[in-house]
Amino acid sequence: MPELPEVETVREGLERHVVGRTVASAAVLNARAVRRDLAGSEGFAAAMAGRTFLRAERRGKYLWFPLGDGVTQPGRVARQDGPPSPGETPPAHLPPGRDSPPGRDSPPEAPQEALLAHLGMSGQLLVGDPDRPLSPHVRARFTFADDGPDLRFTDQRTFGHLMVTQLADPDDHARAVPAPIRHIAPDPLEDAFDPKDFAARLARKKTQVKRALLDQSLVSGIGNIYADEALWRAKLHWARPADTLARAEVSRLLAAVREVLTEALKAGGTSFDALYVNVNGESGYFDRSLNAYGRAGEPCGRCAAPISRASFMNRSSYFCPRCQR
DNA sequence: ACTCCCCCCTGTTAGC
DNA sequence: TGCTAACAGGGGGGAG
Repeated sequence: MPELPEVETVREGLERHVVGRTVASAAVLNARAVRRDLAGSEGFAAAMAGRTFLRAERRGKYLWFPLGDGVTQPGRVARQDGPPSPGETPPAHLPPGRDSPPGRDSPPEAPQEALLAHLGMSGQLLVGDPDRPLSPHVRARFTFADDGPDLRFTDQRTFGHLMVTQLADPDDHARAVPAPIRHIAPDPLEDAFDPKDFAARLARKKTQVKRALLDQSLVSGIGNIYADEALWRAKLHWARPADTLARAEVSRLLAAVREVLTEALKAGGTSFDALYVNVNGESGYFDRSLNAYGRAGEPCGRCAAPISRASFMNRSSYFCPRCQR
């Protein structure tokens, strides 16, 4: 997991607590955390030192942070220190540079490099007092030039990773994404998501509908929990061949996906334990709203039939055997 | 070109 | 009580 709502919760936290700040030093405590960075631990740490986090972006379950060099230029990407003066409207958290300033002659200082992060199954990006004790699962640590809170990449199972990478040149109208994730499709909550394209590609899939939902190159951000929840809402069986779905069923499914992701995001994500937390270490509470996932044997909220659990890709699928034929 | 499966890890829990 | 096996929210890479 963390799936889209949890990752977005983390992104928002980092936008508030890290964007605009300049890294003093980076340390890799476990080389596996940067295994996909060809520069290795030392190269990664060197590439991060002195860089400024310019923005916090996300696609699906991936996060990235375009990097600037050195000290933030005055007037650009101004860090919002201190409380806003009374009566002043706090500036909206629009990513600088996206729709400001208009025109195509914007200064050629568009960031080319970014820190790319994936949380895997158990990754966390935690911001806190730099003097707090170092937990055994901290894989990388960043301190900042302002001596404020530090940033720690914590990951029990080490399926997550960090890397410094180039931002790929955007095609026309596309936004720049890191080169290693060009194969990741837009997620259902971003502007670039095209419902018609999704429907067309889904209809061509020679596989079960749940496998298709989990295919990050078809649609990103959905994992095992929200796939089951969306299928339950859409009253579709997880093993249904994707290419047999009627148009109306595809529409229902997409609407269900969007609903469940949006509602979970509002609740701060799903967590059953301390493994899934926001940047301050707090848990979301969407688990109270789950209708299918993890509820084997409990009554379906619609028809009261007991929820079933089936083995699926070395994991589990939870579904209502009566509502989801 | 597509689909599927294994595997990378550590920790917790269910079952014997 | 203690051991073992199953399972956990993901996805890259290679086999077929």
